[in-house]
Amino acid sequence: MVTTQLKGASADDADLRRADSLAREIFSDVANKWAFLIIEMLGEGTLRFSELRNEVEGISHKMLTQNLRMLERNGLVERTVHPTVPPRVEYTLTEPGRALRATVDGMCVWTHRYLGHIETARRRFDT
Amino acid sequence: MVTTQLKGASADDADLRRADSLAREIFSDVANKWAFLIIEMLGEGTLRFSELRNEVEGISHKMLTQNLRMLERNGLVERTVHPTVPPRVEYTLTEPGRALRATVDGMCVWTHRYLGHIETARRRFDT
DNA sequence: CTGGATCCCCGGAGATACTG
DNA sequence: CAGTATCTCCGGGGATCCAG
Repeated sequence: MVTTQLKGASADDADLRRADSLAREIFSDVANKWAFLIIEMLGEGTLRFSELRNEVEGISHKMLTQNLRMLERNGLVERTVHPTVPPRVEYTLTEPGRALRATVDGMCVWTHRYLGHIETARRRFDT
Repeated sequence: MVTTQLKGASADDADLRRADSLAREIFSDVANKWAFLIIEMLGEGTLRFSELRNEVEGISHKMLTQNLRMLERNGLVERTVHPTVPPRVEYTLTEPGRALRATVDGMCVWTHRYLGHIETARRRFDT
């Protein structure tokens, strides 16, 4: 990632570049509002697709599946299918997912803390 | 925001809904990869437009100005213009901005910590 | 150097319909 | 219910040019 400056040890800096680009890729995937909201909603629990659809305000069917796939692919959520009929699919955060949730929580707290600041900053700016 | 459930005290829940929608709006603005990268690069210091352009790998002229405006509007960065010629414009994080940087940092740490997990998760998924 | 404005195009994202 | 596929459309975002 951006903070990977290790000039001296050029053991194999092709590897470093690879890790860097992978990191940026992950960043692009995950630093997105829907992913954050999904992670936040999942929290410690387990939710079904339709529950997520309801809880994550304003997300479309497509965006939800898309982001869930992405999160699953990156190993942040686990998807368990109950072979019943009608099917029941549940999503849970994995350990990496829960770890990330800590920082997402941080952002939620931050948002609430600075709502006022931001609102006034906006008013000042919009003139 | 999503976590604002205060059922009992309905002093004025129109206000609550307003705060909620504002929070979601802020979330949509800020939870975006470019904003995060800019905040990360600014860190404790001060950077000029062109420096940011170089440091934030792959960002276009347009995206940079756009995000800087957005961050300025929300009061996360301060923009100081030195009336020299050629002009010199510097960007710094405000206090809210620095506060948010903590969580962005958290995400960077997280990324490095789980690079391995994620890489293997991807390989398993892509089959 | 900073940053608006304009043009243009590709792909993100919604709506709909269909399978298991 | 969960998920994929197809079509469509609008706007995000790049490239370029101009101004202060």
